[in-house]
Amino acid sequence: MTAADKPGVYAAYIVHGWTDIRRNRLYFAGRLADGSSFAIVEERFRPYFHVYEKDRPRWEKALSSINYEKKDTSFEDFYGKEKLSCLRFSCLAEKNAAQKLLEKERILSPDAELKPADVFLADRYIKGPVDIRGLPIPGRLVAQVFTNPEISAAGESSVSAGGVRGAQAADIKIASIDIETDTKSGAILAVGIAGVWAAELNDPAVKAGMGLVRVLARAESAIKAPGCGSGSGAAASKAGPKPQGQDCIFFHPDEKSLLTAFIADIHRLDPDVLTGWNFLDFDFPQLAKRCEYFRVPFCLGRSIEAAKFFPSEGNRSAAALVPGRQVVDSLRIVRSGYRSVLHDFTLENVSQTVLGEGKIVSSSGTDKIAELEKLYQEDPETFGLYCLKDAELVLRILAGTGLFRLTLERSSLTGVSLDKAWTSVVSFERIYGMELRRKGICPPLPDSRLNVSGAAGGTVLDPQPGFFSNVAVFDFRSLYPTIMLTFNIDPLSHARAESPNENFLAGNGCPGGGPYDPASLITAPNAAVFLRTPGLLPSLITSYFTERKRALKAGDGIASQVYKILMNSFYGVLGTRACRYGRTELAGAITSFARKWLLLSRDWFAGKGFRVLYGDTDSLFVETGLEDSAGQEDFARFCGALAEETNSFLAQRIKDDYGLESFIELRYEKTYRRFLIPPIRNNHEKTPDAIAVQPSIGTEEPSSKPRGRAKGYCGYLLDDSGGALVEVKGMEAVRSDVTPLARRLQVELLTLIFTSKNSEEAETRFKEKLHDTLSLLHRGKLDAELIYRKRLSRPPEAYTSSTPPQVKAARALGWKNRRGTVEYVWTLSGPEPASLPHAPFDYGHYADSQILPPALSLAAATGWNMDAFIKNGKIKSGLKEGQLELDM
DNA sequence: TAGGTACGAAAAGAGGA
DNA sequence: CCTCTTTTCGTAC
Repeated sequence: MTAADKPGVYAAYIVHGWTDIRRNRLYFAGRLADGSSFAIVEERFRPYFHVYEKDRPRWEKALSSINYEKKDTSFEDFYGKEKLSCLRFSCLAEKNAAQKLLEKERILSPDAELKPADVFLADRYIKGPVDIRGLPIPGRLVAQVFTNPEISAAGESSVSAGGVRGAQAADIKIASIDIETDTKSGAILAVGIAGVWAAELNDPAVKAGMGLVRVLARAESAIKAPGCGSGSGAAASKAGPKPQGQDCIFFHPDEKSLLTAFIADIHRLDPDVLTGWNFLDFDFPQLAKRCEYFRVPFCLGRSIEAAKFFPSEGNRSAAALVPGRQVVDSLRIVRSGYRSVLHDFTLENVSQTVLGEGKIVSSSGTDKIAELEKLYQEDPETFGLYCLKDAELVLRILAGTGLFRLTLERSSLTGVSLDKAWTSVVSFERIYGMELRRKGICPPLPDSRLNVSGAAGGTVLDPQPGFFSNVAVFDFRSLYPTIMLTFNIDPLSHARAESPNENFLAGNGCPGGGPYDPASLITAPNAAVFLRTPGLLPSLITSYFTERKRALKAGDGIASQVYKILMNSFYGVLGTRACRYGRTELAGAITSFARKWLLLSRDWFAGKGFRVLYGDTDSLFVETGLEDSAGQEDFARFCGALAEETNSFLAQRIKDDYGLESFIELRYEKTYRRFLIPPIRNNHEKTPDAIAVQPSIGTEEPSSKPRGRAKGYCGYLLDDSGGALVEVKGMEAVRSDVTPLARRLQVELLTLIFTSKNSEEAETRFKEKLHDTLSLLHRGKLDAELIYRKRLSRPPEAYTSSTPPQVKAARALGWKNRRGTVEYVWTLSGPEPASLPHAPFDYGHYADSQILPPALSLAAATGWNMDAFIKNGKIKSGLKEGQLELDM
């Protein structure tokens, strides 16, 4: 106990808040800046919510049995149309009862559904770090207990220093847990716990500060184990287990004593966060189940209440409630952060990829289970160490990826608990709701989200197929956030512009207090309207840009990342009905503005005589006309100036057309010394939108030219420092569902094209390589590169309208009610699982679908004649074994 | 861990000769 | 056998 037991101001980080309905209290728990854990008991809070004055006769009648007080309120309705009443209740139970009665009578409230603990924090604008003013006394399950202290958001009174607000207020403690079970009986054979302070995670060599493992002794050794007694159950656990060999291993004569000791471990360690790998879908429920079976109270938390498990249901995934702590599944965190990088999220694969180290037992599947069971029988100590190592590995993964700090930062920024920190909708509703509350405005009714669907998205410019040199790439920095900032795109600003009323005209409902002037609305290209008075979202974005700049300056990459990710999620949530602030008009306003400025910039470049080869949403690919003699600096100077000019042009237009200051910024990003856009493969004559808007400026090509492939291109990056210079987007080389052969071949062909001295040399080498590859394929020399990997988005039995190859393979493997990645090969009998004995490879299939199409589309871009590889005008090799007779 | 739309390609399936 | 549409996956932004 390090905190002084005297009244004062304590910096703290709140980890969890919850309610005790029976005793009518709110609890908050977490960690003080000095490292001791704390709990707050709040007995004075009186719950309240708002109802509509127009419904007054109805709610008065419905609540006749409820003890409540109607208070005058300055809170406004979201649309500024309705008058509200605030109902304040004597206790939490009354509030819940009132809420149920209103729901039964279908009487609406904009905020009755908010949790009391959240309302308490939101009223104080608390998102994690706080200052507590009060007198703490020592507690039983936490170091310090405050009763009815004053709580305020940290940094509310002092100037915020930016950066890691949560970690600044207090460090928090993480416990990583891993269990091993007997697959047949479900018995828990071992529990490993590795504990660490979050700040230590920044240390590249995280030492597993606190680590221990409890192992269930086998029947015969339990009798022999010294100090464990020969009896069973209570007697043995009372005698207390003794460590054997390693200090961190404890053997237990029975499962009950193991579980009891585990819970005592958690209380002794007193972590703020419980985590593990696949923790919520395996370890946690399993622990809950076994504790229930042995009637061991599952009290993992900082109160006497038991921890609870909520199994996954429908779309909702499994969740856990441990009073005073957070339960976070590290698998989910890593999956959310590395979805595009990794595909296999087993602990083994992730640790190999991220840390370059594996577990003790390296096999997988049924082999792994057998190996582990053998290990348990033969060498329980090593078995225990294996379990502990898995728990430690999870901590090291969190450290190595920086994802825990990122999660902690995000949680502190949004006020959303760690376990839900990565859900965009919850985060948005929390931060926006808090801003609204601070302005004295209630959120819109949850059903206002109904008509959200299908606003048009980003714009893709007509790609010009071909092979080019010295192509510069320009992109708009944070395009969607800067559009929201420039044009005041904001749910409230939109709602009130859409439905002006007397209140606004009186200057009453207009945030900022300015007079309402209908003539001054901002109208987006999709016809959505917005007030000019600065909205809540733009002001949030402004502060995030500022904080982000500060973080970058301080060299804090993770903090800057948090702001960027959060801002980028805003557009998405405004376009989904899952968010109560979502509106088609809002998402459409953003994308319609984006489209407008992208097209205008394209026209600006065209007007200057530059050919714009391609562009997607926020980027422009421009043929510069510079020679190969131009170096990095030449491009930076030339293109930087072009970007500046474009920005001035756009800013002037925005000023002229809207009377607004532009925050939109085009940047020169990079140059491709060589650049290639392949033609589309199966042209079904579907004209993309952007073509229709093609202006008269610039070179108008006859429409007979083949279309280029959108979202698929490659280039040879201009980079004096060397390195991997071939960049591929969208094409086979970067697709995980083509064969390794196709990926390798395409990269090699591209490298060859980009590095050859001239076109003739490139063409010769290209055709030789292609020919050689086909030859090797048919001679069976490339069999190791012919495995397809494809994910099943549903279990095999759920595919009814068609049976794609990956499903055939999965069925052949006997998959039932199982999703995941299937490996298969294409044989003369069709697709078959790669892991089973299969028919001979169908080389014709691989030539026709994995080698020739990707190669021929490159050749089409360079304009080479590939007739030698084409039969009957089709991409048909027609090559079977012994039929290799290509003339070149 | 209930953010969005746009796009291409392969294979299956449907329909016709 | 062919053409056309639908289903599915993975990707760009």
